[in-house]
Amino acid sequence: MTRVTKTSRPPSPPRIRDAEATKLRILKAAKKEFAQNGLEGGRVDAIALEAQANKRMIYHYFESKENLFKIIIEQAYIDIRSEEALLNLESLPPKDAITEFVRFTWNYYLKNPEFITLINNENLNKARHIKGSLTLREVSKKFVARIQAILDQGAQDGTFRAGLDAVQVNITIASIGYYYLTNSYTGSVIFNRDFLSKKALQERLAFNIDTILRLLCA
Amino acid sequence: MTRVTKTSRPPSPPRIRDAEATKLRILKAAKKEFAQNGLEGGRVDAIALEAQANKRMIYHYFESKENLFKIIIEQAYIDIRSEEALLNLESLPPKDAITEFVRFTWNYYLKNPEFITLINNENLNKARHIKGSLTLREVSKKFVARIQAILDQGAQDGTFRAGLDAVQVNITIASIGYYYLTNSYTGSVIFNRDFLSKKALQERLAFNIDTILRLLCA
DNA sequence: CGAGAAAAGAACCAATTAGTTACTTAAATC
DNA sequence: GATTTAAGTAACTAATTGGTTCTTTTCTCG
Repeated sequence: MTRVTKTSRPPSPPRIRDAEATKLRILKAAKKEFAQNGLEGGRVDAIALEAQANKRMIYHYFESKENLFKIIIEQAYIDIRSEEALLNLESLPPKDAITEFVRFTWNYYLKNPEFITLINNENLNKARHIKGSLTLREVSKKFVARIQAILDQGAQDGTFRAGLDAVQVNITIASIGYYYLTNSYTGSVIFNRDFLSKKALQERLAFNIDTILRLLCA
Repeated sequence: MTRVTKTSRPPSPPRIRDAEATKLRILKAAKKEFAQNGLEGGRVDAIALEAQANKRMIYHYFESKENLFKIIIEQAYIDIRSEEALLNLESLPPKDAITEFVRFTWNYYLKNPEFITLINNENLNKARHIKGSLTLREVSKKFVARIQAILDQGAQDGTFRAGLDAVQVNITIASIGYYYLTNSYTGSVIFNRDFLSKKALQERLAFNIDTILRLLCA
Protein backbone atom coordinates (compact mmCIF):
# COMPACT_ATOMS: atom_id res chain seq x y z
CA MET A 1 0.00 0.00 0.00
CA THR A 2 2.87 2.37 -0.83
CA ARG A 3 1.82 5.57 -2.42
CA VAL A 4 4.01 7.49 -4.80
CA THR A 5 4.12 11.15 -3.94
CA LYS A 6 4.67 13.43 -6.87
CA THR A 7 7.49 15.83 -6.28
CA SER A 8 7.00 17.97 -9.34
CA ARG A 9 3.76 18.71 -11.17
CA PRO A 10 3.08 20.47 -14.46
CA PRO A 11 1.96 24.02 -13.76
CA SER A 12 -1.82 24.17 -13.65
CA PRO A 13 -4.07 27.21 -14.02
CA PRO A 14 -5.13 28.67 -10.68
CA ARG A 15 -8.24 26.96 -9.38
CA ILE A 16 -11.29 29.04 -8.68
CA ARG A 17 -13.09 28.03 -5.55
CA ASP A 18 -16.81 28.39 -5.62
CA ALA A 19 -18.84 25.66 -4.00
CA GLU A 20 -22.22 26.88 -5.26
CA ALA A 21 -21.08 27.25 -8.83
CA THR A 22 -19.47 23.83 -8.79
CA LYS A 23 -22.63 22.27 -7.38
CA LEU A 24 -24.68 23.88 -10.11
CA ARG A 25 -22.31 22.74 -12.83
CA ILE A 26 -22.46 19.21 -11.47
CA LEU A 27 -26.26 19.26 -11.37
CA LYS A 28 -26.51 20.54 -14.90
CA ALA A 29 -24.03 17.99 -16.19
CA ALA A 30 -25.74 15.19 -14.28
CA LYS A 31 -29.12 16.10 -15.72
CA LYS A 32 -27.70 15.91 -19.20
CA GLU A 33 -25.83 12.67 -18.59
CA PHE A 34 -28.72 10.88 -16.87
CA ALA A 35 -31.19 12.08 -19.50
CA GLN A 36 -28.99 10.73 -22.22
CA ASN A 37 -27.88 7.49 -20.65
CA GLY A 38 -30.20 6.75 -17.78
CA LEU A 39 -29.29 6.07 -14.19
CA GLU A 40 -27.37 2.90 -14.88
CA GLY A 41 -25.90 4.11 -18.15
CA GLY A 42 -24.89 7.49 -16.84
CA ARG A 43 -21.23 7.71 -15.92
CA VAL A 44 -20.00 9.61 -12.92
CA ASP A 45 -16.73 10.28 -14.70
CA ALA A 46 -18.61 11.77 -17.61
CA ILE A 47 -20.54 14.05 -15.27
CA ALA A 48 -17.30 15.21 -13.66
CA LEU A 49 -15.73 15.89 -17.01
CA GLU A 50 -18.75 17.76 -18.35
CA ALA A 51 -19.03 19.77 -15.15
CA GLN A 52 -15.30 20.56 -15.22
CA ALA A 53 -15.20 19.27 -11.69
CA ASN A 54 -13.32 16.49 -10.03
CA LYS A 55 -15.21 13.29 -9.45
CA ARG A 56 -14.40 13.63 -5.79
CA MET A 57 -16.53 16.77 -5.63
CA ILE A 58 -19.58 14.88 -6.80
CA TYR A 59 -19.29 12.55 -3.85
CA HIS A 60 -18.45 15.45 -1.60
CA TYR A 61 -21.56 17.42 -2.44
CA PHE A 62 -24.02 14.70 -3.42
CA GLU A 63 -22.96 11.62 -1.50
CA SER A 64 -23.66 9.08 -4.23
CA LYS A 65 -24.72 8.64 -7.81
CA GLU A 66 -28.16 7.52 -6.65
CA ASN A 67 -28.64 10.57 -4.49
CA LEU A 68 -27.58 12.86 -7.30
CA PHE A 69 -30.13 11.20 -9.54
CA LYS A 70 -32.81 11.63 -6.92
CA ILE A 71 -32.17 15.36 -6.68
CA ILE A 72 -32.30 15.69 -10.47
CA ILE A 73 -35.64 13.90 -10.70
CA GLU A 74 -37.22 15.87 -7.92
CA GLN A 75 -36.08 19.13 -9.48
CA ALA A 76 -37.42 18.10 -12.88
CA TYR A 77 -40.92 17.79 -11.44
CA ILE A 78 -40.63 21.04 -9.55
CA ASP A 79 -39.46 22.81 -12.69
CA ILE A 80 -42.36 21.78 -14.91
CA ARG A 81 -44.92 22.67 -12.26
CA SER A 82 -43.36 26.06 -11.59
CA GLU A 83 -43.42 26.93 -15.24
CA GLU A 84 -46.98 25.72 -15.64
CA ALA A 85 -48.11 27.74 -12.63
CA LEU A 86 -46.87 30.87 -14.39
CA LEU A 87 -49.43 30.37 -17.16
CA ASN A 88 -52.17 31.62 -14.88
CA LEU A 89 -54.65 29.29 -16.50
CA GLU A 90 -57.35 30.12 -13.97
CA SER A 91 -57.68 33.59 -15.47
CA LEU A 92 -58.77 32.13 -18.83
CA PRO A 93 -62.17 30.72 -19.84
CA PRO A 94 -62.14 26.93 -19.18
CA LYS A 95 -61.93 25.89 -22.81
CA ASP A 96 -59.05 28.24 -23.53
CA ALA A 97 -57.35 27.22 -20.30
CA ILE A 98 -57.37 23.55 -21.22
CA THR A 99 -56.31 24.23 -24.78
CA GLU A 100 -53.44 26.29 -23.45
CA PHE A 101 -52.57 23.57 -20.98
CA VAL A 102 -52.42 20.90 -23.69
CA ARG A 103 -50.25 23.18 -25.76
CA PHE A 104 -48.00 23.97 -22.81
CA THR A 105 -47.53 20.30 -21.93
CA TRP A 106 -46.64 19.44 -25.49
CA ASN A 107 -44.22 22.32 -25.88
CA TYR A 108 -42.61 21.63 -22.55
CA TYR A 109 -41.85 18.07 -23.62
CA LEU A 110 -40.46 19.33 -26.87
CA LYS A 111 -38.30 22.04 -25.33
CA ASN A 112 -37.15 19.85 -22.45
CA PRO A 113 -36.65 16.41 -23.93
CA GLU A 114 -34.58 15.42 -20.92
CA PHE A 115 -37.70 15.70 -18.80
CA ILE A 116 -39.33 12.77 -20.57
CA THR A 117 -36.25 10.60 -20.43
CA LEU A 118 -35.65 11.31 -16.78
CA ILE A 119 -39.19 10.50 -15.72
CA ASN A 120 -39.11 7.46 -17.91
CA ASN A 121 -35.99 6.33 -16.16
CA GLU A 122 -37.41 6.90 -12.73
CA ASN A 123 -40.32 4.67 -13.71
CA LEU A 124 -37.97 1.96 -14.89
CA ASN A 125 -36.60 2.20 -11.37
CA LYS A 126 -40.09 1.87 -9.94
CA ALA A 127 -40.01 5.45 -8.64
CA ARG A 128 -37.76 4.43 -5.78
CA HIS A 129 -35.97 7.77 -5.68
CA ILE A 130 -39.02 9.97 -5.24
CA LYS A 131 -40.96 7.59 -3.07
CA GLY A 132 -41.56 9.45 0.15
CA SER A 133 -40.90 12.90 -1.24
CA LEU A 134 -43.35 15.13 0.56
CA THR A 135 -42.32 18.08 -1.56
CA LEU A 136 -43.43 16.38 -4.73
CA ARG A 137 -46.68 15.23 -3.20
CA GLU A 138 -47.38 18.81 -2.14
CA VAL A 139 -46.48 20.30 -5.51
CA SER A 140 -48.66 17.78 -7.31
CA LYS A 141 -51.59 18.28 -5.00
CA LYS A 142 -51.68 21.96 -5.82
CA PHE A 143 -51.31 21.15 -9.48
CA VAL A 144 -54.23 18.73 -9.52
CA ALA A 145 -56.33 21.28 -7.64
CA ARG A 146 -55.61 23.87 -10.32
CA ILE A 147 -56.73 21.55 -13.11
CA GLN A 148 -59.76 20.38 -11.17
CA ALA A 149 -60.82 24.01 -10.64
CA ILE A 150 -60.76 24.60 -14.39
CA LEU A 151 -62.83 21.48 -15.06
CA ASP A 152 -65.33 22.41 -12.37
CA GLN A 153 -65.70 25.90 -13.68
CA GLY A 154 -66.25 24.52 -17.17
CA ALA A 155 -68.90 22.15 -15.86
CA GLN A 156 -70.64 25.04 -14.15
CA ASP A 157 -70.78 27.31 -17.17
CA GLY A 158 -71.89 24.42 -19.36
CA THR A 159 -68.73 24.16 -21.48
CA PHE A 160 -67.64 20.82 -20.07
CA ARG A 161 -69.34 17.66 -18.90
CA ALA A 162 -69.81 17.30 -15.17
CA GLY A 163 -67.93 14.84 -13.00
CA LEU A 164 -64.60 14.86 -14.81
CA ASP A 165 -61.62 13.72 -12.75
CA ALA A 166 -58.58 16.01 -13.00
CA VAL A 167 -56.12 13.16 -12.49
CA GLN A 168 -57.55 11.07 -15.33
CA VAL A 169 -57.77 14.09 -17.60
CA ASN A 170 -54.25 15.16 -16.81
CA ILE A 171 -52.88 11.68 -17.42
CA THR A 172 -54.63 11.64 -20.77
CA ILE A 173 -53.23 15.02 -21.75
CA ALA A 174 -49.75 14.00 -20.71
CA SER A 175 -49.97 10.60 -22.36
CA ILE A 176 -50.98 11.62 -25.86
CA GLY A 177 -48.00 13.94 -26.00
CA TYR A 178 -45.48 11.96 -23.99
CA TYR A 179 -46.06 8.65 -25.74
CA TYR A 180 -45.86 10.20 -29.17
CA LEU A 181 -42.49 11.70 -28.31
CA THR A 182 -40.91 8.83 -26.35
CA ASN A 183 -41.97 6.37 -28.99
CA SER A 184 -41.15 8.55 -31.94
CA TYR A 185 -38.06 6.50 -32.76
CA THR A 186 -39.74 3.11 -33.05
CA GLY A 187 -42.81 4.87 -34.42
CA SER A 188 -40.87 6.45 -37.25
CA VAL A 189 -39.37 3.10 -38.21
CA ILE A 190 -42.54 1.07 -37.95
CA PHE A 191 -44.97 3.47 -39.52
CA ASN A 192 -42.42 4.62 -42.04
CA ARG A 193 -42.99 8.31 -41.51
CA ASP A 194 -41.00 11.00 -39.77
CA PHE A 195 -42.63 11.60 -36.40
CA LEU A 196 -40.42 14.56 -35.60
CA SER A 197 -40.74 16.71 -38.71
CA LYS A 198 -42.12 20.17 -38.14
CA LYS A 199 -45.31 19.29 -39.98
CA ALA A 200 -45.83 16.04 -38.10
CA LEU A 201 -45.37 17.79 -34.76
CA GLN A 202 -47.84 20.55 -35.64
CA GLU A 203 -50.40 18.01 -36.80
CA ARG A 204 -50.03 15.97 -33.68
CA LEU A 205 -50.53 18.97 -31.41
CA ALA A 206 -53.68 19.93 -33.29
CA PHE A 207 -54.92 16.34 -33.09
CA ASN A 208 -54.25 16.27 -29.36
CA ILE A 209 -56.08 19.51 -28.63
CA ASP A 210 -59.02 18.19 -30.61
CA THR A 211 -58.93 14.87 -28.75
CA ILE A 212 -58.98 16.55 -25.36
CA LEU A 213 -61.73 19.02 -26.21
CA ARG A 214 -63.92 16.22 -27.54
CA LEU A 215 -63.26 14.36 -24.32
CA LEU A 216 -64.24 17.28 -22.10
CA CYS A 217 -66.90 19.22 -23.91
CA ALA A 218 -70.54 18.66 -23.14
CA MET B 1 -0.19 -17.50 -20.23
CA THR B 2 -0.04 -20.93 -18.62
CA ARG B 3 -3.34 -22.65 -18.33
CA VAL B 4 -4.11 -25.13 -15.62
CA THR B 5 -5.69 -28.24 -17.03
CA LYS B 6 -8.01 -29.99 -14.72
CA THR B 7 -7.10 -33.61 -14.34
CA SER B 8 -10.09 -34.67 -12.29
CA ARG B 9 -13.56 -33.14 -12.31
CA PRO B 10 -16.51 -33.73 -10.04
CA PRO B 11 -18.93 -36.08 -11.75
CA SER B 12 -21.60 -34.06 -13.51
CA PRO B 13 -25.01 -35.28 -14.70
CA PRO B 14 -25.00 -36.28 -18.36
CA ARG B 15 -25.65 -33.24 -20.53
CA ILE B 16 -28.61 -33.26 -22.81
CA ARG B 17 -27.81 -31.77 -26.16
CA ASP B 18 -30.61 -29.87 -27.83
CA ALA B 19 -29.68 -26.76 -29.73
CA GLU B 20 -33.24 -25.60 -30.38
CA ALA B 21 -34.31 -26.00 -26.78
CA THR B 22 -31.23 -24.16 -25.56
CA LYS B 23 -31.85 -21.33 -27.99
CA LEU B 24 -35.43 -21.01 -26.81
CA ARG B 25 -34.39 -21.03 -23.17
CA ILE B 26 -31.87 -18.29 -23.88
CA LEU B 27 -34.45 -16.18 -25.72
CA LYS B 28 -36.95 -16.52 -22.93
CA ALA B 29 -34.41 -15.68 -20.27
CA ALA B 30 -33.10 -12.74 -22.29
CA LYS B 31 -36.58 -11.33 -22.73
CA LYS B 32 -37.08 -11.44 -19.00
CA GLU B 33 -33.69 -10.00 -18.18
CA PHE B 34 -33.85 -7.18 -20.73
CA ALA B 35 -37.42 -6.34 -19.75
CA GLN B 36 -36.39 -6.08 -16.14
CA ASN B 37 -33.07 -4.33 -16.50
CA GLY B 38 -32.91 -2.86 -19.96
CA LEU B 39 -30.28 -3.38 -22.61
CA GLU B 40 -27.47 -1.81 -20.64
CA GLY B 41 -28.63 -3.11 -17.27
CA GLY B 42 -29.28 -6.63 -18.49
CA ARG B 43 -26.48 -9.04 -17.62
CA VAL B 44 -25.33 -11.72 -19.99
CA ASP B 45 -24.31 -13.86 -17.04
CA ALA B 46 -27.79 -13.53 -15.59
CA ILE B 47 -29.33 -14.64 -18.87
CA ALA B 48 -27.06 -17.67 -19.00
CA LEU B 49 -27.90 -18.60 -15.43
CA GLU B 50 -31.64 -18.19 -15.92
CA ALA B 51 -31.54 -20.16 -19.17
CA GLN B 52 -29.47 -22.89 -17.54
CA ALA B 53 -27.02 -22.43 -20.36
CA ASN B 54 -23.40 -21.50 -20.54
CA LYS B 55 -22.60 -17.93 -21.43
CA ARG B 56 -20.55 -19.17 -24.31
CA MET B 57 -23.69 -20.57 -25.90
CA ILE B 58 -25.27 -17.14 -25.99
CA TYR B 59 -22.40 -15.89 -28.08
CA HIS B 60 -22.43 -19.04 -30.12
CA TYR B 61 -26.08 -18.73 -31.09
CA PHE B 62 -26.67 -15.01 -30.95
CA GLU B 63 -23.33 -13.44 -31.69
CA SER B 64 -23.59 -10.56 -29.24
CA LYS B 65 -25.71 -9.06 -26.51
CA GLU B 66 -26.90 -6.39 -28.91
CA ASN B 67 -27.98 -8.90 -31.50
CA LEU B 68 -29.82 -10.92 -28.91
CA PHE B 69 -31.64 -7.78 -27.86
CA LYS B 70 -32.52 -7.00 -31.43
CA ILE B 71 -34.11 -10.40 -31.93
CA ILE B 72 -36.11 -10.00 -28.72
CA ILE B 73 -37.48 -6.61 -29.77
CA GLU B 74 -38.41 -7.73 -33.25
CA GLN B 75 -40.21 -10.74 -31.85
CA ALA B 76 -42.09 -8.62 -29.34
CA TYR B 77 -43.64 -6.59 -32.15
CA ILE B 78 -44.45 -9.66 -34.18
CA ASP B 79 -46.11 -11.25 -31.16
CA ILE B 80 -48.50 -8.41 -30.39
CA ARG B 81 -49.53 -8.05 -34.03
CA SER B 82 -50.12 -11.78 -34.42
CA GLU B 83 -52.33 -11.88 -31.39
CA GLU B 84 -54.21 -8.79 -32.49
CA ALA B 85 -54.78 -10.23 -35.95
CA LEU B 86 -56.54 -13.18 -34.33
CA LEU B 87 -59.24 -10.87 -33.00
CA ASN B 88 -60.77 -10.62 -36.45
CA LEU B 89 -61.88 -7.08 -35.79
CA GLU B 90 -63.03 -6.59 -39.37
CA SER B 91 -65.92 -8.94 -38.75
CA LEU B 92 -67.36 -6.63 -36.07
CA PRO B 93 -69.32 -3.39 -36.53
CA PRO B 94 -66.83 -0.48 -36.51
CA LYS B 95 -67.74 0.82 -33.07
CA ASP B 96 -67.47 -2.62 -31.49
CA ALA B 97 -64.27 -3.30 -33.37
CA ILE B 98 -62.59 -0.17 -32.01
CA THR B 99 -63.89 -0.80 -28.51
CA GLU B 100 -62.53 -4.29 -28.69
CA PHE B 101 -59.23 -3.01 -30.01
CA VAL B 102 -58.84 -0.52 -27.16
CA ARG B 103 -59.60 -3.30 -24.71
CA PHE B 104 -57.19 -5.69 -26.39
CA THR B 105 -54.35 -3.15 -26.38
CA TRP B 106 -54.88 -2.42 -22.72
CA ASN B 107 -55.08 -6.06 -21.72
CA TYR B 108 -52.06 -6.96 -23.79
CA TYR B 109 -49.98 -4.36 -21.96
CA LEU B 110 -51.25 -5.67 -18.66
CA LYS B 111 -50.62 -9.32 -19.43
CA ASN B 112 -47.28 -8.68 -21.09
CA PRO B 113 -45.64 -5.98 -19.03
CA GLU B 114 -42.30 -6.84 -20.56
CA PHE B 115 -43.62 -5.60 -23.90
CA ILE B 116 -43.84 -2.05 -22.64
CA THR B 117 -40.44 -2.08 -21.01
CA LEU B 118 -38.76 -3.57 -24.06
CA ILE B 119 -40.23 -1.06 -26.49
CA ASN B 120 -39.43 1.68 -24.06
CA ASN B 121 -35.86 0.53 -23.98
CA GLU B 122 -35.60 0.35 -27.73
CA ASN B 123 -36.74 3.96 -27.85
CA LEU B 124 -34.12 4.98 -25.32
CA ASN B 125 -31.73 3.43 -27.82
CA LYS B 126 -33.27 5.50 -30.62
CA ALA B 127 -34.66 2.37 -32.27
CA ARG B 128 -31.25 1.45 -33.59
CA HIS B 129 -31.90 -2.28 -33.38
CA ILE B 130 -35.03 -2.37 -35.50
CA LYS B 131 -33.98 0.33 -37.94
CA GLY B 132 -34.00 -1.35 -41.30
CA SER B 133 -36.17 -4.28 -40.33
CA LEU B 134 -38.31 -4.93 -43.38
CA THR B 135 -40.26 -7.57 -41.49
CA LEU B 136 -41.48 -5.05 -38.95
CA ARG B 137 -42.33 -2.51 -41.59
CA GLU B 138 -44.37 -5.13 -43.42
CA VAL B 139 -46.16 -6.33 -40.29
CA SER B 140 -47.01 -2.77 -39.30
CA LYS B 141 -48.22 -1.84 -42.75
CA LYS B 142 -50.79 -4.61 -42.63
CA PHE B 143 -51.73 -3.59 -39.12
CA VAL B 144 -52.35 0.04 -40.05
CA ALA B 145 -54.38 -1.10 -43.05
CA ARG B 146 -56.62 -3.16 -40.79
CA ILE B 147 -57.30 -0.21 -38.48
CA GLN B 148 -57.80 2.17 -41.39
CA ALA B 149 -60.36 -0.22 -42.91
CA ILE B 150 -62.38 -0.13 -39.70
CA LEU B 151 -62.27 3.66 -39.56
CA ASP B 152 -63.29 3.95 -43.20
CA GLN B 153 -66.16 1.54 -42.78
CA GLY B 154 -67.31 3.52 -39.74
CA ALA B 155 -67.15 6.73 -41.74
CA GLN B 156 -69.21 5.18 -44.50
CA ASP B 157 -72.00 3.90 -42.28
CA GLY B 158 -72.07 7.20 -40.40
CA THR B 159 -70.76 5.92 -37.07
CA PHE B 160 -67.45 7.74 -37.27
CA ARG B 161 -66.25 11.06 -38.57
CA ALA B 162 -64.67 11.06 -41.99
CA GLY B 163 -60.99 11.60 -42.66
CA LEU B 164 -59.56 9.95 -39.55
CA ASP B 165 -55.95 8.81 -39.80
CA ALA B 166 -55.33 5.28 -38.57
CA VAL B 167 -51.78 6.06 -37.43
CA GLN B 168 -52.85 9.01 -35.28
CA VAL B 169 -55.76 7.08 -33.87
CA ASN B 170 -53.63 4.06 -33.13
CA ILE B 171 -50.97 6.15 -31.41
CA THR B 172 -53.67 7.71 -29.29
CA ILE B 173 -55.10 4.35 -28.32
CA ALA B 174 -51.70 2.99 -27.48
CA SER B 175 -50.62 6.11 -25.59
CA ILE B 176 -53.50 6.42 -23.16
CA GLY B 177 -52.88 2.87 -22.02
CA TYR B 178 -49.11 2.70 -22.34
CA TYR B 179 -48.39 5.95 -20.55
CA TYR B 180 -50.71 5.13 -17.69
CA LEU B 181 -48.90 1.86 -17.15
CA THR B 182 -45.28 2.93 -17.70
CA ASN B 183 -45.77 5.93 -15.47
CA SER B 184 -47.82 4.17 -12.86
CA TYR B 185 -44.91 4.17 -10.40
CA THR B 186 -44.24 7.89 -10.40
CA GLY B 187 -47.97 8.48 -10.87
CA SER B 188 -48.85 6.53 -7.75
CA VAL B 189 -46.34 8.50 -5.70
CA ILE B 190 -47.20 11.92 -7.06
CA PHE B 191 -50.97 11.65 -7.15
CA ASN B 192 -51.03 9.64 -3.98
CA ARG B 193 -53.30 6.91 -5.27
CA ASP B 194 -52.71 3.33 -6.31
CA PHE B 195 -52.61 3.28 -10.11
CA LEU B 196 -52.47 -0.50 -10.26
CA SER B 197 -55.35 -1.53 -8.02
CA LYS B 198 -58.00 -3.61 -9.71
CA LYS B 199 -60.50 -0.80 -9.39
CA ALA B 200 -58.13 1.82 -10.77
CA LEU B 201 -57.31 -0.37 -13.75
CA GLN B 202 -60.97 -1.00 -14.55
CA GLU B 203 -61.78 2.68 -14.30
CA ARG B 204 -58.91 3.63 -16.55
CA LEU B 205 -59.94 1.14 -19.22
CA ALA B 206 -63.50 2.48 -19.17
CA PHE B 207 -62.19 6.03 -19.35
CA ASN B 208 -59.99 5.13 -22.30
CA ILE B 209 -62.76 3.48 -24.28
CA ASP B 210 -64.90 6.52 -23.68
CA THR B 211 -62.07 8.86 -24.75
CA ILE B 212 -61.53 7.01 -28.01
CA LEU B 213 -65.22 6.75 -28.91
CA ARG B 214 -65.67 10.47 -28.30
CA LEU B 215 -62.69 11.08 -30.54
CA LEU B 216 -64.03 8.94 -33.38
CA CYS B 217 -67.79 9.21 -33.33
CA ALA B 218 -69.57 11.62 -35.59
C1' DC C 1 -1.00 37.87 8.53
C1' DG C 2 -1.29 33.08 9.63
C1' DA C 3 -3.90 29.09 10.85
C1' DG C 4 -7.60 26.26 10.15
C1' DA C 5 -11.40 24.93 7.20
C1' DA C 6 -13.12 23.93 3.00
C1' DA C 7 -12.55 23.09 -1.93
C1' DA C 8 -10.15 20.78 -5.48
C1' DG C 9 -7.26 17.19 -7.44
C1' DA C 10 -4.56 12.71 -8.74
C1' DA C 11 -4.03 8.23 -8.16
C1' DC C 12 -5.80 4.21 -6.77
C1' DC C 13 -8.85 0.07 -5.64
C1' DA C 14 -12.19 -3.48 -5.76
C1' DA C 15 -15.81 -5.20 -8.14
C1' DT C 16 -18.11 -6.04 -12.22
C1' DT C 17 -18.80 -7.68 -16.83
C1' DA C 18 -18.84 -8.37 -22.12
C1' DG C 19 -16.50 -11.25 -24.65
C1' DT C 20 -12.71 -15.16 -25.60
C1' DT C 21 -9.80 -19.23 -25.39
C1' DA C 22 -8.95 -23.74 -24.94
C1' DC C 23 -10.93 -27.68 -23.95
C1' DT C 24 -14.50 -31.81 -23.30
C1' DT C 25 -18.10 -34.71 -24.70
C1' DA C 26 -22.53 -36.07 -26.77
C1' DA C 27 -24.59 -37.24 -30.91
C1' DA C 28 -24.91 -37.68 -36.03
C1' DT C 29 -22.89 -39.92 -40.19
C1' DC C 30 -20.74 -43.23 -42.63
C1' DG D 1 -17.69 -48.62 -34.29
C1' DA D 2 -14.69 -45.05 -35.86
C1' DT D 3 -14.81 -40.36 -37.24
C1' DT D 4 -16.52 -36.02 -37.61
C1' DT D 5 -19.45 -32.32 -36.13
C1' DA D 6 -21.42 -29.47 -33.04
C1' DA D 7 -23.12 -28.65 -28.19
C1' DG D 8 -21.47 -27.62 -23.99
C1' DT D 9 -18.13 -26.01 -20.19
C1' DA D 10 -14.72 -23.54 -17.11
C1' DA D 11 -11.45 -20.33 -16.60
C1' DC D 12 -9.63 -16.17 -18.08
C1' DT D 13 -8.91 -11.28 -19.80
C1' DA D 14 -9.20 -6.56 -20.72
C1' DA D 15 -11.69 -2.77 -19.88
C1' DT D 16 -14.75 -0.14 -17.26
C1' DT D 17 -16.42 2.25 -13.33
C1' DG D 18 -18.43 3.66 -8.65
C1' DG D 19 -16.31 5.01 -4.90
C1' DT D 20 -12.07 6.13 -1.69
C1' DT D 21 -7.62 7.83 0.12
C1' DC D 22 -4.46 11.05 0.61
C1' DT D 23 -2.47 15.39 -0.90
C1' DT D 24 -2.53 20.16 -2.34
C1' DT D 25 -4.40 24.66 -2.86
C1' DT D 26 -7.38 28.53 -1.89
C1' DC D 27 -10.18 31.18 0.95
C1' DT D 28 -11.80 33.16 5.38
C1' DC D 29 -11.65 35.02 9.80
C1' DG D 30 -9.70 35.96 14.20
